[in-house]
Amino acid sequence: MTRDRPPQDRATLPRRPHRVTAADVAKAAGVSRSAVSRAFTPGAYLDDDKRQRVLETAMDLGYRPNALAASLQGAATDLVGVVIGELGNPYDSEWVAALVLALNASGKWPIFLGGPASGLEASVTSILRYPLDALIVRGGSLGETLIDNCSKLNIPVIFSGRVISHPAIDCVACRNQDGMAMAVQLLLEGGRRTFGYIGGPSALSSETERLQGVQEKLAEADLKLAAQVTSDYSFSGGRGAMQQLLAQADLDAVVCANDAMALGAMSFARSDGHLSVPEDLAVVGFDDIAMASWPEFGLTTVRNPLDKTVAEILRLLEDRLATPHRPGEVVMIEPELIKRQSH
Amino acid sequence: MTRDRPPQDRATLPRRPHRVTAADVAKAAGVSRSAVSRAFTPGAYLDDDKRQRVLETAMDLGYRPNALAASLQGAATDLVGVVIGELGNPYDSEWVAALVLALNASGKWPIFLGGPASGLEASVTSILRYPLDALIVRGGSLGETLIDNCSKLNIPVIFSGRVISHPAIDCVACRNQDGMAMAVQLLLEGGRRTFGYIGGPSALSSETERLQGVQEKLAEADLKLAAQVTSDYSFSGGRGAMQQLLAQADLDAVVCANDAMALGAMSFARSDGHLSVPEDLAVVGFDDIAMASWPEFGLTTVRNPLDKTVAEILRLLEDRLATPHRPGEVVMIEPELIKRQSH
DNA sequence: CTGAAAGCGCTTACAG
DNA sequence: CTGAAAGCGCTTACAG
Repeated sequence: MTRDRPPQDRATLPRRPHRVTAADVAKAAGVSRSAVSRAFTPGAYLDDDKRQRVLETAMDLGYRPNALAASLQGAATDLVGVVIGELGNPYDSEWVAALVLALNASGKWPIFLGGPASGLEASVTSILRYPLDALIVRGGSLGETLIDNCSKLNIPVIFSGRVISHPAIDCVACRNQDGMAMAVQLLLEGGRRTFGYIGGPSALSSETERLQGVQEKLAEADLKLAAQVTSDYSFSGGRGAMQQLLAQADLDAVVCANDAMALGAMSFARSDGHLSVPEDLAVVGFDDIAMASWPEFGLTTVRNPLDKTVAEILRLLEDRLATPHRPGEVVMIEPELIKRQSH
Repeated sequence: MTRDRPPQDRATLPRRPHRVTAADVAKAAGVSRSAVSRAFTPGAYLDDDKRQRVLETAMDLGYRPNALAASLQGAATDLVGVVIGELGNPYDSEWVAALVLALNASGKWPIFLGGPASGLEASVTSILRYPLDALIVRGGSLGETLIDNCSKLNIPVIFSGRVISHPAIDCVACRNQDGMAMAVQLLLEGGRRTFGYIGGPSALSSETERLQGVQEKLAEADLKLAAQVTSDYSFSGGRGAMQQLLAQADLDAVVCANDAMALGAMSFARSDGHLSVPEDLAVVGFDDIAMASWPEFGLTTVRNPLDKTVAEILRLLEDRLATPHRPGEVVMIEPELIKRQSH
């Protein structure tokens, strides 16, 4: 058994270096190519001794079946595209970490696409050259075109964080409006009356829903927002937004569309605004990221349950793969009020 | 031009739904398969009108060349495996976000593998069935076996955060020891004399180097660590570690192996330990994550430059792909002392 | 400029 | 149980 083959020294180097092939193993083990293939196919008929021999030779040579060649035969690729946005805030990162783990655990290999919407469009176009088992899309603004392209290629799409009204698309999203209603309710019960709001990019449906949740709950109490600012879901964005808010009105509560901005808002209110939270000002967020529970902040917030979301994404994926033509399913995740010290 | 083909209603459903193929386009456009292929190959000879016609038909049908089939011809797959660890701390997340963007920007598609070392081993085995252009490995404990497997498959490996002494492996890592020396120097200049240390998992080479940097610099001043605790690189781990440290000695400085633990340590020292930072106790970290600069913390730390690291990973990747047989390159990144308020 | 044919690495009926 | 052959979707010499 020769481990080292002579280096390929043709005039033109091959574009990709040679990879050990079933034929190589067959020759080395003195069997047919078919036998090699069967050795790696669990149910296949093959003499036990022969299988052993093939497997050992393969091990020596470092051979493993080329998954891409195999997929040409019709097997699933186990490749799943995952479109994330800019990854600008901690909740995004937590989502990514949880999803990678869950996907890996069920033998799926996620290909990540990130960046601002402009570049994403091009990235998605490129990635669709691969026969993906599915495409998972996180929130964001990618829409119609993507669905259209994927349906032509028979690549199922699963949306997370956004409800799509399409008969054949699966999605999972948080009941944003209910979540915000709970938060505002808590503040009202605490006697707060003058509300400010820090929102995220207004193009996002989650933003629209969260704002609406706030406004409707306030309307029930015959109140409306005393001041309102749009920001970018980041900590520093939250700080800047709070500065603007404080210049506009004398508030006793600020509701933020996510935790990162809420932390920034709280930070600015305390350090630059010389306000104490919650005595002078209540601050609440949305998501329940790890930092919300840090003692420095003790942020009261609305949990956007990550584990449930990821678990549902995986269930939808498996169901979709098992039954490609099933109707699209919409899964709504129930948010949960987390009371800490900031309200 | 017929857009809708009759649904495939065989008794047995195909394992993967049909994907539009070059042959489909050829038939619809009335040209040969070769012509379709050429239409998508930039330099290829093809009548302009014909190319137009093919491209339009392809657009209508939603066709794009199957990248996997193409790769059988020897083209690069543009698929890059990325082995991350547990993604437990913010620096990991920042690294992932930056790498995704950089890779996407240069037309590479990262497949992420995460989780604890045990599961990772199996994941890597699976992912090697794909003809990856390269494998990028973040820190961690995956070692010899991986390098061996990859070299047999001719898949180049690039390590980040760890120096590998192997003639054909590229790696990029921070000068951890120098970084820690700078931090300790600063504390010594500030008059600190009684040092505690909070380390990460001791199996990691970066941990060994950072600890050594601290010890050697202290030795230069005829000092040694008054107390030392090992933790897990997390915020809560840092809190717990600080609790232990305070029980062991009366410190005036705590050096932490990363920022997340430093923030936790600072948090515990202030809230539970009733110490003020930096008056009673100096705290420094390593990495310079986003939260280190938040006003609540103002953490003095050693920047582990992310942009440079990622840029070097990409350069190494491109050089390796262009010159597969070049000798392995080791790139050392210079850390940078970031002075804030905690020292 | 163009089509028919070979071949990439694999799996899977097919015929022993 | 097993090997030779066909075929997955593509690209690229080859021969017009």
